[in-house]
Amino acid sequence: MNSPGNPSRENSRNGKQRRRRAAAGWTNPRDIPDPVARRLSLYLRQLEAMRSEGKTISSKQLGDKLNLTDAQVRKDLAYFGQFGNPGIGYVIDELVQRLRRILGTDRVWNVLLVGMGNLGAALAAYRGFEKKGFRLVAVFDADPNKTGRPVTVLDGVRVQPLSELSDTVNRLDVQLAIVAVPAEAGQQAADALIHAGIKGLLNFAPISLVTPPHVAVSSVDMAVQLEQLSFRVGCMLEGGG
Amino acid sequence: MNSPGNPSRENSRNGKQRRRRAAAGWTNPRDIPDPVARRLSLYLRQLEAMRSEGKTISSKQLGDKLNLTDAQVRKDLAYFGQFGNPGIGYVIDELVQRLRRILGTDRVWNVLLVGMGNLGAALAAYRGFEKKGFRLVAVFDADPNKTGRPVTVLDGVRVQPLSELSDTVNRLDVQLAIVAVPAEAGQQAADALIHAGIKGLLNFAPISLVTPPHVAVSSVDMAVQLEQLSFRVGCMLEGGG
DNA sequence: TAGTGTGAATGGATTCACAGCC
DNA sequence: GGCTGTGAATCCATTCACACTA
Repeated sequence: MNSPGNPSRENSRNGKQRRRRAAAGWTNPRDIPDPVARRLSLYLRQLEAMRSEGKTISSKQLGDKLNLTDAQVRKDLAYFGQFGNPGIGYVIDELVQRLRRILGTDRVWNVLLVGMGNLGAALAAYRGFEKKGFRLVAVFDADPNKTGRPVTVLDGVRVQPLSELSDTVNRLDVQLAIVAVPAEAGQQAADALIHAGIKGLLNFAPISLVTPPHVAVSSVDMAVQLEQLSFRVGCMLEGGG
Repeated sequence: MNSPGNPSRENSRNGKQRRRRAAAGWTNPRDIPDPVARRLSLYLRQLEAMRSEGKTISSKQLGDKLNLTDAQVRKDLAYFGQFGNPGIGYVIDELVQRLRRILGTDRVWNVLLVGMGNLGAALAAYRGFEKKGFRLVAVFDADPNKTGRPVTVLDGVRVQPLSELSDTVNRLDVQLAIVAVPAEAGQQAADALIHAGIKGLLNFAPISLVTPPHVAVSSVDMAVQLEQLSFRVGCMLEGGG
């Protein structure tokens, strides 16, 4: 998140109201800082992997696993009210449930995929989404040679042409879309998706999408990720680490 | 970058020295803030896509494309000396060259891949890496059923067993590795890679890797990315945007 | 005029430190 | 003793504003 082309540029000058609302039992997640939201996902992932290892966990234990301070963990969680036990820590199962609720993975999201190339096919076959409550319900491609065929890894799903986008989004109540098309086709695909009513985009095309503020965008550019590595490794080599 | 399990935790109290060194023509990239490094990649990507559109570009023009302020763009670039022209802007070709130099993509990096499942296969077939100077030179998998076979999309590369890791890393001078194995195998794979001398890991396994400080790690968890979307979209729906 | 480079000011995020609780 | 929740303090990143330059 917080890659360019993302919407979180609303100037909310309401920091003061936050605590009051939290005390009332719920906080409007709109004013949760981005870094906090990202860490929530990491907490959840870590906790889910640790469920067998005990019933409770302290902020220190959790933080150590993720290279974060205990204070950071507590502050993050405190955005959503107080549900830790002094002297004991947090009850893992309870915390998992709460985080799911907060992050929205306590419900099922219908997701569609645009672009059935190598990456698209791999993503369609990836089972990791389902565990988190994301159900891939439709697949699209601009290439007429690819449309019509059934998607072998997905029961009852066939590759559709983009002309059927709006219809399908409405019929299946799809909220999220994965964009796995080449750079040149990325913006156009995004425009079509947004026009069809999609509320969130996971973008794998190596471009900065331009989107209206009511659409959430999260971008993954694998070449950029490798580039960041090459930068950091380069540092160490010549900086003489 | 800056996902847990990453090394940038060195407490450098040397902010003062930065400018002096920059004036001398070069800055030790070790003390470049992470957000800056990430944006450098975005600048480069944007500029490469715009080379045809003109000879120079201003910080404002570039910033607008990426939803950043002009001041931000200038500050970021100023970390590496001054190469803009007052009244004119930056010469695109020159800036591209400089950014490549800085990010380390003006040279070729040899990369290996561990895990030849769906995602691994898609990554092996992805041509986007080569353009940036990353050459996939070896592929590994723990499953004996997969080893030995040639990788069809890569000339002269066959899937090797992990026992050959160290040998290959040394022989081919590999610096970076992509980890595309299941969560359970992630840490073990990372350990083996680091032991073999790999300097940077691009991790797709949905876990937080534990790594020594001299190894750079960049993580991509697609389920987490979707989760962030579901969080942001959830906000808008119930926050009544 | 149009733009860079950069100190100073602002705004956010992280960490500290401690009161309060089990 | 161990741990949470949180104001205060610190640290870092971003933006402002302007001297300076082509």
